[in-house]
Amino acid sequence: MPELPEVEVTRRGFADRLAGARVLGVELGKPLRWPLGVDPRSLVDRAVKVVTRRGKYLLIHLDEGLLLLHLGMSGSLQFAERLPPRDVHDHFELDTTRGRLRLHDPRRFGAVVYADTLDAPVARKLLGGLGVEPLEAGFDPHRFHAALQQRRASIKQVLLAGDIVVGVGNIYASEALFMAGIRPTLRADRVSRPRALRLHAAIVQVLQKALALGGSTLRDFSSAQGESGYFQLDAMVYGREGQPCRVCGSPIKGIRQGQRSTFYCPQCQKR
DNA sequence: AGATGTCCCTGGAAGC
DNA sequence: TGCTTCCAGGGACATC
Repeated sequence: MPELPEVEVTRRGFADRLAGARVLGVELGKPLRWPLGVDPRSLVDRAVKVVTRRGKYLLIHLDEGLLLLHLGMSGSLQFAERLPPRDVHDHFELDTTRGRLRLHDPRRFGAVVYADTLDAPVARKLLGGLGVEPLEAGFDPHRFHAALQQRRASIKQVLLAGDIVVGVGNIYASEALFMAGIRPTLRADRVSRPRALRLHAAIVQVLQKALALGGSTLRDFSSAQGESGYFQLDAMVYGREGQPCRVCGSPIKGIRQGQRSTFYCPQCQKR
């Protein structure tokens, strides 16, 4: 599934080539998570200025308005001068003077939404509540600790919520907590300062590593048995219930928090 | 207002 | 073998 590092790698893969293009047309497949919010014909002739990222959203800035793209959990983007005919899972296509940008998304958790500006209600709704970018200077360890102090939910769920720091998905949350030696069920406000600083470093490290390896596909673990997605090779705890901890040998535990799977080592993450 | 639960959707795996 | 059921995921939204 596309996590922050994959979204960023995706962005880098087409941003420079798309910038400066002029829209020739828009093609829609089945409905995605939300409607586009504009008559697609009205986008014709607009120019693409730049493609940026905020959390897991890609922002295609036009000379007038912008498109917000989210890949959901099964979405991927292709950009090329020419593409094969659209299949049943290709639900959005932006035809431009520089090539075609196509969203392929079998599960349709993804979205393409138009907003007039970043201040438009729909943009504020989608982006307004997002926390800081973990790989930018604004992710300050002491402010991170202070923010955790305000929350009584479990540290895992607070990370996942994305309103303190974005980009820590279900896999990275378990991995970062393992690296920091923190039990996922611990209340966020009970994470001590030194341990919060360790968690901050772990988040940066796990995301940077994934970004560096981002050319490879991060696969859905349950469908990736036997496949060579890098995370299957590198996961310390995620998806390893019952298997020995790579550090201490204790069996990894699998639990559910807020309808989501969590993995941890009961020995290495005592509290 | 913060925390928790629900739902969206499909394909693959597991269970019968 | 073929059917049904379950599960994965992000995040907006409803509810407590």
